[in-house]
Amino acid sequence: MLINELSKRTGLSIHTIRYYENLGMIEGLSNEKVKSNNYKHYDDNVVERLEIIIEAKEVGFTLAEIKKILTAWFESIDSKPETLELFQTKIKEIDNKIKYFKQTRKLLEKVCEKLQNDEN
Amino acid sequence: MLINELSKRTGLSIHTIRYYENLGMIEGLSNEKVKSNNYKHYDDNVVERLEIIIEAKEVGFTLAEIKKILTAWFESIDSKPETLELFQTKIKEIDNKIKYFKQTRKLLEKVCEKLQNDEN
DNA sequence: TGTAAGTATAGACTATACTCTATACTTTAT
DNA sequence: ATAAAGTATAGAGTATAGTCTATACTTACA
Repeated sequence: MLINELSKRTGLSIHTIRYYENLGMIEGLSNEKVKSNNYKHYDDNVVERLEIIIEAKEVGFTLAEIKKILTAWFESIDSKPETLELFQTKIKEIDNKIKYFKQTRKLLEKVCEKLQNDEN
Repeated sequence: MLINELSKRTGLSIHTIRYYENLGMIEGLSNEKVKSNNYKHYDDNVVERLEIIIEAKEVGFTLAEIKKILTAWFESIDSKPETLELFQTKIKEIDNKIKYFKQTRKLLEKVCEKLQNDEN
């Protein structure tokens, strides 16, 4: 698929996709046989990678961190112990964040209750 | 307390605290009786506000959103229905995020397993 | 066949959230 | 009394993550 379809499939703008491609997080390939243009083709793997990017961003990972996740997951080249440690640290961070989330959720609920009482 | 102690109590840099103060998220008061300086004094309420800021930032709220939370919580002036709706939406967002977190946690665990297997 | 839509590349611009620097004044410790 | 440390203010600079614009070329369709 070309970038337009990829954009529609993922919900990301064409600009954002190209931004990620420039960062080396995904890669499209131009058809070697077609010499008249340089249009890049993206396969389902790229869709999968973009979905992981979206999900991991949601959780607060930086693009640099997500790039490492993708490399470890798809390329498996980067099997250095540091990378493993990074991810183990990140898992702990996620557990911590969930705690924060629950605390903040409670705070927000209290705020809502307060607002509703003040209304009356 | 002065800004230095506030910084130590919260772990935030003096610069960051002033940045938040400029945004109107916290407020220090200069002692009216002392005319020789303009040093601002911060009370425990400011510590509490900063702790809420830290917690809410962790959860991905923007400073603009956090400012609204603080206003609703401490000043209760902003009891417009829009604000209530905003927070109710945010609670749903938090629930959604927790789902994402759990998914990403699973992905990371799989990545870690993969890395550990590749090592052998 | 021409014109609208799609694609590629580079670079400028924006928003958010800091972070640092410069300047000037005040307080504290020796 | 003076040097070091603390404080205030304004404004410049940085990092991250886009977002937009300009230019140029290609393709698709009426």
